[in-house]
Amino acid sequence: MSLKLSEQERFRREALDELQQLGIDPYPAEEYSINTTAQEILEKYPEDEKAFQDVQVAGRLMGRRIMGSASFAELQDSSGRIQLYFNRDEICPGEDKTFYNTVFKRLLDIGDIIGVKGHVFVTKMGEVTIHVKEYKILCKSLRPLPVVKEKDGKVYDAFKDPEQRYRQRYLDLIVNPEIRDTFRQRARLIQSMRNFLLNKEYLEVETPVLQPIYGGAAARPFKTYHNTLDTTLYLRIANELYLKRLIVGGYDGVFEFAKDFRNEGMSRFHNPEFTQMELYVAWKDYRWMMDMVEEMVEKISLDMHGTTKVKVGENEIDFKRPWKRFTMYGAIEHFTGVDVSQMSEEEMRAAAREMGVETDETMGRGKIIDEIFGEKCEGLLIQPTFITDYPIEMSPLAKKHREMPGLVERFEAVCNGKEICNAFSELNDPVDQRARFEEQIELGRRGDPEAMVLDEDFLRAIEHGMPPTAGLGIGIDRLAMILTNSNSIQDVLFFPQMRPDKSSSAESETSDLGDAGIPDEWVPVFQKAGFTSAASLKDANPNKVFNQLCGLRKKLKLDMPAPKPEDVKQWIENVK
RNA sequence: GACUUGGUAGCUCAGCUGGUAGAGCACAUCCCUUUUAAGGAUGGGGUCCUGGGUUCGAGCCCCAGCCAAGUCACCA
Repeated sequence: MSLKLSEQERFRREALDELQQLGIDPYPAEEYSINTTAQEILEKYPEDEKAFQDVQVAGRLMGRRIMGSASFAELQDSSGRIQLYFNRDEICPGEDKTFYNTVFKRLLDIGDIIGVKGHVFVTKMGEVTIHVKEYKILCKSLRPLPVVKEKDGKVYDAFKDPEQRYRQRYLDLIVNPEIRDTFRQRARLIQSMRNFLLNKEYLEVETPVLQPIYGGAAARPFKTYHNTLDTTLYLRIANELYLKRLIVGGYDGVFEFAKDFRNEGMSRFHNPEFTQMELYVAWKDYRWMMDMVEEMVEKISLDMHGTTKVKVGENEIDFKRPWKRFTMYGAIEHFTGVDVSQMSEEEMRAAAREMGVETDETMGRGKIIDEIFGEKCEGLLIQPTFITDYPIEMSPLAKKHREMPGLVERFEAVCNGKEICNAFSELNDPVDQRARFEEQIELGRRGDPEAMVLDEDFLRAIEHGMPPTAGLGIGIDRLAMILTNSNSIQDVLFFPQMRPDKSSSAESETSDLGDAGIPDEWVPVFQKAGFTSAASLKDANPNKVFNQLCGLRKKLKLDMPAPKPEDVKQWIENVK
């Protein structure tokens, strides 16, 4: 038994041993069939008191109130919590009361998983409760759970430290039921979107995550290596170029829910891996795509909430069509009162300075526009809004605007002050596409780490001809944040990326104490005493160490003979 | 990457001007044979994030580091 265990963990392991000595398997192999859930009982029982007279449910024990021969407990299953009533003489009809007195009262703990059989009734306090006739241990838990209590909506001792919640999401899910709900909603979002797209008969596809050339977005990639091919591969930053190859191949509509990876900063809006749904539809343009996005997101909101109105922080966002539309120039004029559409680069730089937007020499006209928009407009757009017609410099994969030179046919939807999607009329002119890639290469040469790389095979594909196509990328995590009223992307990802936790990995490190001749069973005692390595023992006083070891042996009730003083002296000599 | 705040028992948190490490829940033992966060009594439980420094003495002050959260920068 490891000495690193806390007292409560030791008690639980002792209980586990005792259960086994009583002939009870704490981890039975056979299935435990249930015929209802906590939620179903709580919803339906009051109407139909004759129902639920023979229920079987299973879940985790979340609280107990023991009073002698009768006890109440709380069982939590995937649907919710329900109270259990245990009565000694019903659990143990015969003379032997062990299964109640010892097993239930002493050997079970909060966090254990049990199955119960019985009938439903209402207590005199008015709570729907399962009167337990039989119970079975399905899994003994060896670690204490954070105990969260609640009354009248007020939560006591809430488990809310974000670091622990994210690192040990399972605990978060156990004790904070609303978290389980958030992820159900996220699943509903994805399901709704998928159904919407499948109904339109688009093909759901899968394309490579490992790519020899990364492309389709301006971002820095993760780099990896394939042994057999002896080649560098990148984790995709987007799947755009692959999906367009499929449009070249003749499909009318393809989409993918894609995990993408970007080797960039992290924040409450950015995780290194995130999910994006990309969709490409042949014969369409960006105007058509705007209508489609509105329709789709409105539908998702209705499917999730039954309404187009969603509360997000302080705001109520309404996804009802039609959404507001601004050109990028129009948005800047609307929010700043300055019409920049006809300005030269120099005039625009001056205008930016006047608005308090910082620019530097490397920024071209397009970049300055983007900067002004980002600083002065984006954050103010709370209701879903389309921003259209972007400067060409920022969009090497979008088609030139049909009317306005210098712009491309691109839109983003902004909602709650953040971009949620990005779309364009896809560039299918291979000569123009090659020229745009070459501009990117030039940017790369000048040191832009996010400049795109030229993908010769992609160019070859569109040289064969790609139909006019509208393309869309929509950030699933961002959308999930809005639709679940979550303040951080980490709240809509089960396992957000965290820096590895050093303290936990150090625990399993092996020690070189054994090399000094210290028997295996004493190594952990040395560690407990603060001697984690042979070197740390070098200057120790043998008498003091001996006393420490004996003290720990007594304190921890170790079942092994005390070491002899000369042994301890010898071990320390060995180290020197 | 920068700045701010934080890290103390299984969980939530106190901890004064630097002077023997505290509470509630949880846990154990006993009493009570009883329900609604919490019946009573008693008790056990600590690498005060890590490493240095100042000091007679550091959870507290100083320096360095680790981890997180928030804000900013970059980005979706």
